[in-house]
Amino acid sequence: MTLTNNTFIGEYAYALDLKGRVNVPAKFRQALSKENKNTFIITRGMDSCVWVYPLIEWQKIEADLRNLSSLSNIHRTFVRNTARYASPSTYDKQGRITLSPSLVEYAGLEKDVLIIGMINKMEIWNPSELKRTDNNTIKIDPTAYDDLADKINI
Amino acid sequence: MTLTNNTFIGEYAYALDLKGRVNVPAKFRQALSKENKNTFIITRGMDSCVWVYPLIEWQKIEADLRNLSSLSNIHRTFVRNTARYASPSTYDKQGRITLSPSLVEYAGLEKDVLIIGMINKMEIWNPSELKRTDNNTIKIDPTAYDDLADKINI
DNA sequence: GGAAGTTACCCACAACTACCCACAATCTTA
DNA sequence: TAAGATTGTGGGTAGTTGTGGGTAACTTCC
Repeated sequence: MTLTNNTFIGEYAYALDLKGRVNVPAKFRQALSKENKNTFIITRGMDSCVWVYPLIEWQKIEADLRNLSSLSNIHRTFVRNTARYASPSTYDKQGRITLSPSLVEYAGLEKDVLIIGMINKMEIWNPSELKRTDNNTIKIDPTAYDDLADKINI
Repeated sequence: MTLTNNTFIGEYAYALDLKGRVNVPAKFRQALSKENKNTFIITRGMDSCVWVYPLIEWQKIEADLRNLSSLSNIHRTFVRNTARYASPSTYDKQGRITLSPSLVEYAGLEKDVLIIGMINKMEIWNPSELKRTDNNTIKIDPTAYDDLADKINI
């Protein structure tokens, strides 16, 4: 049973091995193989996690970045900070991607990791880090969800 | 694993040797070889860094410069300063380019350098210089930065 | 024209990465 | 329930990548 086109949902628990490899959920692999040439773009997430984009999704971001002229100081900085932590990767014959030591450190990943579908990308978390982030966010602004209510008809 | 067409992303740490040579990240080399005839245009960056364009990207800039009339003072100055520091270069059999002493001095490069993918070009930095520039820019105008992030929909 | 300095090309080696194989655990199907 | 297929995890190895240094060709300057 494969997923909708390039759409990631669900939660999966895997082990990060000593070489920095993590499994990509089988369901996600199938949704990716054709147009994306088995390629992901791996980068820092905005929380303490790793973001993994399928090539097609990343190319949308890339196209936007291309339109920012380096004559502008703030544009340069933005392009740099977006591009700098990203790197392409394919999964191996067993369906795993390799995370760089610097990404593992950034996200505070240990042996047990959680992969979460985020519709257009997936996230890789240290489970305890996720729990903390989650608690904090909702504590800061308990009514934040309410503002979304008229945008999303759940 | 090769990159998207002529697109540079990621961050790589290398050593500048006594002869002024730096490695070009293997991933960048592959994206370049065909249309670009292994040729780069190396020049001063707008921050304290070195910019390295693949030939194809540089030719786009050249085309734009051709359209700036020399009747305008500011145009003349801009064309002059863009053209004067640029020089072509190829990488050697081991994949390294040689930087001129004047560029090394301009960017304040020492032994450890950081190469950063900037979508249409790459930058060569002294890591401590980069940290300073980065902090300053975001401090100057944090909301402009957020506006960009919002527009690009990362 | 010859010496000194500079540049470009070549070789060598250490470190790392990607690829391959193996096997256990889980799921599917008959 | 048993057999086969798929999925998740570990480790070995060949090939690639990064770095240093040597030598020959080419410039520059007296």
